[in-house]
Amino acid sequence: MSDVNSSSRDKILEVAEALYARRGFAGVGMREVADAAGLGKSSLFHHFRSKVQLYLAVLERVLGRIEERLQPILALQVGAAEKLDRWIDAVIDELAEQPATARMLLRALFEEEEFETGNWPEGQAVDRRLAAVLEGITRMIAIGMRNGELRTASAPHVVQTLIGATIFHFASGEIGEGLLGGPLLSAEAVRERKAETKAFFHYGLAARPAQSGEGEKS
Amino acid sequence: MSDVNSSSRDKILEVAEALYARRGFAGVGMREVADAAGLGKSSLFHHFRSKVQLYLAVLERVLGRIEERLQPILALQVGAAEKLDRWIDAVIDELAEQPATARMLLRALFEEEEFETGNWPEGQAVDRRLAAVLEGITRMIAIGMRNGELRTASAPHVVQTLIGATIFHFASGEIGEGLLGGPLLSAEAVRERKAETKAFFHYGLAARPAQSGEGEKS
DNA sequence: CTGCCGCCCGACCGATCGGTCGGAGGGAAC
DNA sequence: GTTCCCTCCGACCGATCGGTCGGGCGGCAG
Repeated sequence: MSDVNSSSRDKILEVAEALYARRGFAGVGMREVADAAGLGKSSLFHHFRSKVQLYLAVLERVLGRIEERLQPILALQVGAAEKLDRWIDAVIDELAEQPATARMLLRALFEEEEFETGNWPEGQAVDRRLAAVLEGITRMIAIGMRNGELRTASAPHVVQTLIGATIFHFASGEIGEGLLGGPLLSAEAVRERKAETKAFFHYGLAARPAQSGEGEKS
Repeated sequence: MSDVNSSSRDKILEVAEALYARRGFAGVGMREVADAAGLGKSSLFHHFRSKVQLYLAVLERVLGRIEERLQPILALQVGAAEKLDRWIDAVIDELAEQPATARMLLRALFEEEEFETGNWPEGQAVDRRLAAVLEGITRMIAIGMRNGELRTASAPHVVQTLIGATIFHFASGEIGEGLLGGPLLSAEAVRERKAETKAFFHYGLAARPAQSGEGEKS
């Protein structure tokens, strides 16, 4: 524990992130992680007390990177629409630079694992970071709606749509590439996704003069 | 095999769908499925040759229900915007009525399983159904753009956003409920999600007078 | 030098994994 | 009755699972 930069520990987190992203917690064994990290299986348990703890550590690292991207944007002294644009750019940059991030985030957002996050200290940290990010974005959008900069809608619903538009796209892998007819992560594809997403939310949330509601029925 | 309505087979598919939706292919054992279906483990292998085949059968059933909802809508003699609205209603109805569907679909769309779908006949059927649904929606949107009914954008990117807005929302489970501050599947919440989604795509894709293009290339 | 400590490993543990096998039970055909 | 087939099951298989244990190795303090 004397060496904070323990390179083995980082290596484990790195390869585990890639593996868990692809096949999930249950789909990846400790032996597979150890082999990918160039270590014996026993060595993993020297750095992480259990498989659950390793998985949660990976998840926390992913969420930490997202949180670091979000905080400076929320602190900017600009309008909500501008913040939203910058946030879309920032999160897409992160998802494109770290290809495992999107799938890990998606798993964290929808999967029901066989363990309870609340029972582990690392799990509570994960929950806290996730809540912080979601609340930050929701508040940012809600403020933009309240002061008339954005069309009035349900902020949580917009956040759900935003998550889908960003995270799911970069998690969709082969299916997404089949749909687009090309790679997801090329510089051009990333640029295009940013533009499409920003344009869509721009139009979808643009403030409008009061009008009779259009196209709403069950 | 003489009984097409084999109730045991349906029961297995039903409970397996719920279990796989929650914890994925690797996270659910055959014993757990058997117990939930009220059968011995050996009996599962009488109805399905292997675990992979069972999983693919579940997936195909889910995709089949979606495809059945989509086809009559594509055949309607109405505009693309109207078709899009009806499709949003239909798919959200399906996701709300069958709570396991969203998560199974999401898994099919982003997960890399430890088997290759191409090696099993059922896997090829899954791939075919998935491709049919995606192509149907993409074409519907592309046509609406080509004839000026919808704003010009990248149809595949819109489809990705549409998937995120519908499937992810109903797959998000506890996180989504925390964000909304209430249940995801109540009649009121479902109605609200339909309205929000339709409004968002309405505004996001509304045809506009020619203008200096924003976020369109290639 | 000796002793300690962080890091790593091979061998091993009980449990569970997917899957097989031989046979029990029961309804329909004869 | 007998035979056949469909459905189901308990017992069993080798492999792999997460996790433990004791010890080897190398650097650093005394």
